[in-house]
Amino acid sequence: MTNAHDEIFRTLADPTRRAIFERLCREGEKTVAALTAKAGVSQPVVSKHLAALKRAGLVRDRHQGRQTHYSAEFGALAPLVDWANEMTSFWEKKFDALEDLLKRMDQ
Amino acid sequence: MTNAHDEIFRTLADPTRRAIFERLCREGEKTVAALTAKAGVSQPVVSKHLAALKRAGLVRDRHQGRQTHYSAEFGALAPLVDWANEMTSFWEKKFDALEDLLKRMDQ
DNA sequence: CTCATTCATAGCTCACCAGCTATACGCCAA
DNA sequence: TTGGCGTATAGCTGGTGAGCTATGAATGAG
Repeated sequence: MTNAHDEIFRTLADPTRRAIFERLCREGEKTVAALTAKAGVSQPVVSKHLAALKRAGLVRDRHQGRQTHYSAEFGALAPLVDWANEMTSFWEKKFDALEDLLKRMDQ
Repeated sequence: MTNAHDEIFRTLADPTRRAIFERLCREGEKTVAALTAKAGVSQPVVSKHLAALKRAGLVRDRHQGRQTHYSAEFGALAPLVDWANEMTSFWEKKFDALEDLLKRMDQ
């Protein structure tokens, strides 16, 4: 398999989309109109980005009358953090191995 | 400004490129030829991806004779982790606020 | 019912980029 | 120097996707 992280990375790679996600994280639930007001792009584009974020599991939507409220999905970034920590841990293991080697050379 | 995270996200969004970075993290320093052998794409493509990773500060290169050795750059993922933790912290603050609200309602 | 409002979808265009092949560049060996 | 090897660059092509406008669908107001 290509990693499950694939969709998360690809979804967050677009600046406009990531900015929308950031706003939802910082300011909580927002309607499409509210997001569009400061997104710098047209409403259909915002809707498209929100659909992409939803597909990636990064946001959830709640319908109320004519409006759709979007909010950030808690824990959605966990896989990303886990992956980054895993990558970093490999470096640390290498440094540990180097340390061991140096210790053995000291003896 | 568009965030500094922009280049990191964009660079890691491509599966082939991210796979190359992962290998460098897991297995340490590798030559272009060694990376190409298992990358599933041609050597020029691998070189191009490595150049992109270098531009993003994710890898470093070391020239030795005809070969170029690439390795993952320690700490390169820190901004990404910081960003994710920041986003997550907003959720937690909201939960704290909700807790406070519920406490006040109890009184 | 009729109209306005809010959002989603359709359909298009344009720019970007991942992939390729061909080739240039740099370095070692003979 | 000549040739072969490892890597980088040039130049092209196809596919993907972000943006737009126009329009459809659903709901609330009057």
